[in-house]
Amino acid sequence: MGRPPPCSRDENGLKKGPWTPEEDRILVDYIQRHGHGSWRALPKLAGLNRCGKSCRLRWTNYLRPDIKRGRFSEEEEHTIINLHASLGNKWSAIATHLPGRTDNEIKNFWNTHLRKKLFQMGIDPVTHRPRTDLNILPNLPQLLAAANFTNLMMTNIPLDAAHLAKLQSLHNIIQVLGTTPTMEALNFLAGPTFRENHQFSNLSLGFAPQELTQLQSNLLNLEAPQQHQPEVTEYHNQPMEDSNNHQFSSLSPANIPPLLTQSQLPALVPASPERRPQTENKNINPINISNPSSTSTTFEGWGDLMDDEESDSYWRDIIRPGIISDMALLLKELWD
DNA sequence: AAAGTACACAACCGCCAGGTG
DNA sequence: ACACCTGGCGGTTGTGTACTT
Repeated sequence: MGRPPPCSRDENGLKKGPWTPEEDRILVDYIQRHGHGSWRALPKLAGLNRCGKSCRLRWTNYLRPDIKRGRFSEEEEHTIINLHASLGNKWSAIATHLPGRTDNEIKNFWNTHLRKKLFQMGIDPVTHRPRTDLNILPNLPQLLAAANFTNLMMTNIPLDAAHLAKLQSLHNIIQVLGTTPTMEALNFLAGPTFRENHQFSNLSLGFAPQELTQLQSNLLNLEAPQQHQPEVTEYHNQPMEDSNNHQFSSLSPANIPPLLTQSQLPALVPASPERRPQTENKNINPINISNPSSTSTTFEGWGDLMDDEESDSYWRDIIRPGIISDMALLLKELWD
């Protein structure tokens, strides 16, 4: 039997919950005069009806004089994202790079802001790589309609980084379809079995035949070798919260940021000396696109996944617009 | 104006590693 | 070798506030 944790060991009236200004004053007074010494002994010596652990947390996370309060700056934000990419949830390690910020504060900021932000940008907040999962699919019709590849390639449409990340994710999916014997997969996805099993509606993506032709040629252009293959961080490290702050104000074919192939995808965050090794690139793509025989398994797997998912409604929400089937139909036409 | 909901953040919990007797 | 203490860490919960219906 393990020993009960210090704070619950003696429940004889020790106060929990929010600290009062008076308690704060007592704690700060005591530590300024005597130092904290043994945290366990401190509350009794200082005259606080708290456990030592509670006092330590209050001091380190809130009362310490060197704590910087207020909003995180853009620079701090980028630092956290970069460090998280290399260190993971090592909040205390991350905090050492941000003077005046506590691990708790950084952790909260990550959980409430940054994780959500990355997610919405089509970046997996755990792996820091473009999401190739299906969660981006609900936005694809809008994305396709709004971006309308034809226009995207032929005109100057300002795109922000979030759109670019989504486009890259879409491109990743397209590539999975395009680099394998696609017809089997597409037939499966577009076929009546898949549709009926998942109650898909027919939803036109609204491409005219000539647009499809143009789209096909534009997609093929995307496959062409790029002169410049920047680190993806060149986009992600830019300020993103301001949708008017377009990183690529003029997207001519010459300056369209390259959409990387699955096998070429670099780490989202450039490797610093202490960062994760290149070998982790094997994790980039959960789908083994180098193995043609994996195709049908992959797409049948999607169906399985949807059936197996704990939250049925979760997948239904994602699939409701019939996006996969419509994408498959679209891509069938493109690759026919 | 009241009720419900979402969000941000402070605080707590449980576990672990290192130190000590 | 063992039991215990202590501080630290990451995950989770609770609470206050802002916003929406």
